[in-house]
Amino acid sequence: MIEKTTDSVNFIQKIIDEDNESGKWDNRVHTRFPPEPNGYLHIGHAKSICLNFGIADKNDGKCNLRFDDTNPTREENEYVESIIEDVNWLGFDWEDRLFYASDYFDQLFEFAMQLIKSGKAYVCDLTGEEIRTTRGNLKAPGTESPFRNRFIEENIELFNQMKSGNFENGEKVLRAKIDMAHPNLNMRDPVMYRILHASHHRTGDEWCIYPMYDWAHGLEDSLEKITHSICTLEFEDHRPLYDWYLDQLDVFHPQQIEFARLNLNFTIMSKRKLKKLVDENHVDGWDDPRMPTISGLKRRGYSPESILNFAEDVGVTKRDSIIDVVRLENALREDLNKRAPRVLGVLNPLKVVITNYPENHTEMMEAVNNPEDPSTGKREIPFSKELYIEQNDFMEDPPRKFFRLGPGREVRLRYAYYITCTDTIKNDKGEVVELRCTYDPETRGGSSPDGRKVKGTIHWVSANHAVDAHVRLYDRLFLKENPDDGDNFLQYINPNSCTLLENVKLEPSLAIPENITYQFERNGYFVKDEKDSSENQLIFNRAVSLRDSWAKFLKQSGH
RNA sequence: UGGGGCGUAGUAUAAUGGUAGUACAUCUGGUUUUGGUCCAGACAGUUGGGGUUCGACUCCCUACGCCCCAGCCA
Repeated sequence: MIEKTTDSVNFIQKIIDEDNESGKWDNRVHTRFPPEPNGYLHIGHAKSICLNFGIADKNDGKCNLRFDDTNPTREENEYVESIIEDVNWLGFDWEDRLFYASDYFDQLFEFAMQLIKSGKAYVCDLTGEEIRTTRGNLKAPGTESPFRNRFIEENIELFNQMKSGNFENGEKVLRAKIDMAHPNLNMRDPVMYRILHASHHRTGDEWCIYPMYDWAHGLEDSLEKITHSICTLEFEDHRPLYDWYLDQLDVFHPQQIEFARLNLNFTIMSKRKLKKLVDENHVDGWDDPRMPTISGLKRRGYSPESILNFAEDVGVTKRDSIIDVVRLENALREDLNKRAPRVLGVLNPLKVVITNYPENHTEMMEAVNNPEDPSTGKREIPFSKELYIEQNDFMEDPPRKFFRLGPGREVRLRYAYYITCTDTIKNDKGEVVELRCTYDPETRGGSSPDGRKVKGTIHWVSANHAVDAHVRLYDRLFLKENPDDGDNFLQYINPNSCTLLENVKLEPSLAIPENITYQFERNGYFVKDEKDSSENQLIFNRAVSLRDSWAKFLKQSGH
């Protein structure tokens, strides 16, 4: 048997290894995470954050947090704050390196002047429409702007006037003079600056011209001495332009590397569409627990560790792919299985009266806090004559293989006694609303001296001691595997993506829950909703259910 | 049919010329006071066609498929 230690590294790490070998960057690794503050961060950003900060960590390097705030019409401070909070929550540290593209506006302007002076940029009076039509198309080359050969002095004068606010939005732009017949459309005299009389969340009304992404981004990287500028695949076509700008100015020249963004099935990842869900109230806000946002996952009960593990697990390549959202859920289960305290909670209560148990008597049952981690110790749960069990742990006419409670059947109450169902009480509609059971006093703690076996173990809560709560059961937000494909993603919204249970009974230790995710035994993982819970109303969100092979069996056998 | 990328089990991801491996999913079985966890096993793959080579996922040619690009968005 050969023990394999497959320390396989992704293609970006391979590039870094090669760079370190050749001494390309003097063995320096410096990355950056450059979000635009125009929305909340989602799980796709988490992949990028883990990649950029992770690769810096692994290589003893640094990673900057930089806001790419070059478009005041879309950006807001609320987003800046949420992004800082989310990256922090994930556990990454940019130390004193929090930057903004807007910090560089002066330098960017000077660099542009430099390009103008070397005859590599010009002020163009064409309208947006005209620029589009003269750009040509995928097959045909573009045609040169009539303003392309303005004198340098005139360009300088005009560009200064653009900055001074002498023109209306759209009246003029600054363009790079490259090649209108270039096979790469991005190289056909791209716009560097546009006029935007808009107030910026950081620079206010100081500027009315704003740099375009391609012009700004490489210079931001350059000024920060970034070595590896990691971005997503759609920027591959922009790399020649990224390189062109830096070459013209002869400044520090980072290497742009592109990787495939994260896609999840049954999920949308576009910020624009997520914003639509929020704006049109299809969800409860950016941090709705059904949202794939970092803040939503947090509110749902996800741990940062599980997200980090997930990001590591899915890897980094250049292939477009769609990851099964089940893997995200599994990453959570794996983390929480190790760490979540176990508690008993009944989601859909069915009353049980133990007929041979004394009235007004309570005894404390010892329960293990986490079988995966004995160091977390034990706790005591009150037991008494009247209990609640889960409705679906009882069946009047149980099928084969059902080893829970039924008429005449015996089951074990977790950490308590064996009970046998002796009678059922029904309402007018014939539904079972209460059970009468007997208990075997010899089975305290859950095992019998005579060694007889019971197949089923079910959870319970003492009726008089129970804590009342609401629980929200979440399901996927979209019914379609790829909601993005097709006309309108809104039509694929799952109408049952959130189920509210208003009569949940919890063990007393949950009266004042900690801000952690618990395992409700045999049910799943739940966290208190800090936002919606109030002093007299406790609300828990279900992060994810436990794997349930019984439910799977039922489903496969057609209920 | 311009340019740029990508094709390995169902889904992802390794293997840089030398036994196609891993995870998740699926299916079997075992353990279990959570139908959880854990353990064991099974199923299943190099887009097609040529070529180079003792040997090809890997190199070459060719065909096919998929993704991205015609914002004064990022």
